[in-house]
Amino acid sequence: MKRKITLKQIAKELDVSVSTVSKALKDSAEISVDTKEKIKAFAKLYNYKPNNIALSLKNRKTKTIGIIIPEIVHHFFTTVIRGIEHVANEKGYNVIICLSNNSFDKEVLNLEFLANGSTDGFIMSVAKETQQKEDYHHIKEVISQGMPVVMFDRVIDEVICDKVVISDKHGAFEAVQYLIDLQCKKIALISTVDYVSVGKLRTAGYKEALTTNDLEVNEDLILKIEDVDHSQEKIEEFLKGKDIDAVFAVNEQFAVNAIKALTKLGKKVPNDVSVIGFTDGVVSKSFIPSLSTVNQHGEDMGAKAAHLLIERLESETEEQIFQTTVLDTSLIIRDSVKK
Amino acid sequence: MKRKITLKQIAKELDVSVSTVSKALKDSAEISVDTKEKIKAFAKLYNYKPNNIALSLKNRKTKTIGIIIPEIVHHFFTTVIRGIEHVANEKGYNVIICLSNNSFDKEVLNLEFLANGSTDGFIMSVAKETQQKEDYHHIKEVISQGMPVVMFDRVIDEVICDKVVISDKHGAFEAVQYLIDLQCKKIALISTVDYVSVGKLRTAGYKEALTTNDLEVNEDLILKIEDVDHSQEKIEEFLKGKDIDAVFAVNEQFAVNAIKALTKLGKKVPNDVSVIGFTDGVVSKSFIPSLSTVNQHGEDMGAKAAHLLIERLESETEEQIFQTTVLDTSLIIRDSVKK
DNA sequence: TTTCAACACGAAAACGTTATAGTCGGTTTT
DNA sequence: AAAACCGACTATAACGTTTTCGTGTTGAAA
Repeated sequence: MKRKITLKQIAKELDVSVSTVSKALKDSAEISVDTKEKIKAFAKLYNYKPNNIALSLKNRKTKTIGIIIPEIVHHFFTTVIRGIEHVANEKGYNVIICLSNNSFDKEVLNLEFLANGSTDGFIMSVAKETQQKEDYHHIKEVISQGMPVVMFDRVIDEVICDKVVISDKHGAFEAVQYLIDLQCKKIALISTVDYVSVGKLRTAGYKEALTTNDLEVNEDLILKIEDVDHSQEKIEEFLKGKDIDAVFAVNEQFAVNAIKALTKLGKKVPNDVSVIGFTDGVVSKSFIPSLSTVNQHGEDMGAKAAHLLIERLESETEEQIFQTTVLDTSLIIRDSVKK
Repeated sequence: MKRKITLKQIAKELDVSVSTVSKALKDSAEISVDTKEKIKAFAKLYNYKPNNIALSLKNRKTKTIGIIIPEIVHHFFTTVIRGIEHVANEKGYNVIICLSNNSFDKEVLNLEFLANGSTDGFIMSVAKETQQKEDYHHIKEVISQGMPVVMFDRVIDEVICDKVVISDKHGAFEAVQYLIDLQCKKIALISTVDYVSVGKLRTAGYKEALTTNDLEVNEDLILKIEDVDHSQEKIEEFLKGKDIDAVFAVNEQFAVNAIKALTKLGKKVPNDVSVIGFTDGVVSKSFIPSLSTVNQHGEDMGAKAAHLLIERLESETEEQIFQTTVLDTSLIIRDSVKK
């Protein structure tokens, strides 16, 4: 088995110096045409490709960007990855993905790994556990060491870096406003616990929509779910006997579960109760009735994040001004709301 | 902004040599306790962490494994990634993911990138376009250069390496057999075009189940879909007026679309027609009726692939015997088949 | 006093590149 | 014919590590 060939081996084989080979392959004018051709032919024959690691070390840049996300089996995150990947590749960057599995410790490890030379910068959405602990020293640390970081979706205010978020609050507002415009008066909210930043924001949007329309915020109509795995039962229990005409859920799963629970309780969606979810995933389209949702445009988000990061990587100046890009959501109305 | 500190800087600062610093940090017996403590304290203060790139170059191993998949916004692949990631991390490896977007050219680029020093080996599922072209020289090339490769799901017989597949044919067989046991006689198949290896295998399983039970294979009951994006219309058209009592679909999407089409055509699932899909995704569980499927155990698949790869990476001997692991599927019966 | 370990450290090579700065024989310039 | 130049190379340093092989200074044994 032939091992990957190096410049040194080519040089030895052709009895020239390493520098000559390097230059010849870069088509340098310093090398005679004859020699260049000879070297190129030989290199091609042995399928020479420069070693990335060596290049990275030499150039002190890896042309690689890291992604740290809490979970990969998750439609939204994969769309973001796709967006990142797309623009990264376009700009000649590769992508390395690390999963925190929503664990703080793993996030710290990932960060350390990515920051120790493996990448030029990274894009991350913080783990749930991290948001709960409110411990962001690891992120601040790498930033202070000069590693550019872009946060998306679950961002942290106290960490100073570029950020890309959607207008969670406004997206929720619009959804609830839509329900109100349909004459819904008793709108339930199914949200996550407050330390998840996006859950909190969406809850705020819900409340604002109500108060703006002079509707009372009734805490009895608000459910905050901690444990996603048992959401179905929680939601059933919550909806039982509630007199409502609409449900706004902060994610797709909760919305689907709500519809199932409602159906079980003998209520028809959308005739008796309208339902709007958040995040447009695969289920939303397929579900019957198809789900109305607030679309987060994950791919755009990833693309924007990648642009921000690469721009920072390639700008000469050490710009200390950071920006937070807020992307609009859009409301996709399907069959789960009455017309 | 303090840049990442290096051994050299520490050495200079403490007025010792680089070797001393290196040894001290590794707690070498060669260095006096005093010096070691001094150096360690300093290193800790400046949060010294060795540079991965330099280590990779020196050790000629990156402790990184690559993954090349056709698509990331895809439940099955993400479960595989999760499985890979899990065992990789356990064994001290990191994971770098490249997407081919089902494009041959991009797959070639990914392969080149990963093979040029960035990873110690990789795990891949080939792009649709590659299977169509039947051009596998790029994969053979890297293998011949000594890069360990493990293929999963969409594997190529003529490429010699370790492989992990599920028993596609047998999984399909079991599903169809189940339908036959329910007294279904007119079972339609919704598959992909034949060059997609798994589609072909599942089709074979379908046919075998029929013939084993002395049922005739009726090509009129078989639909092969090329363009996934317009599958809904294709399926509707196909099912229109067909006299069938069951549908077996080779993926989740097709199964869901089939149910929708059937409903549209006035047939009840599961009372009039039973439906079984392939691949247990998010939609299967949520859908109403919930979908019976052949579960592919993606996470196990990823875990197995990672084990195979790492084992090869860490074995001294250049074992030339490759293995193909066949994982069992399991049939998950939910509401889309009559009881 | 000489010899020899033991100790504590440093120098240098190596991993694979690229860029800068030589080198050397030959040709042009004046 | 000496000075300058040019073409075609080579040597070397550098990126950040680790590791092997020194090496100079002790203190003790002979």
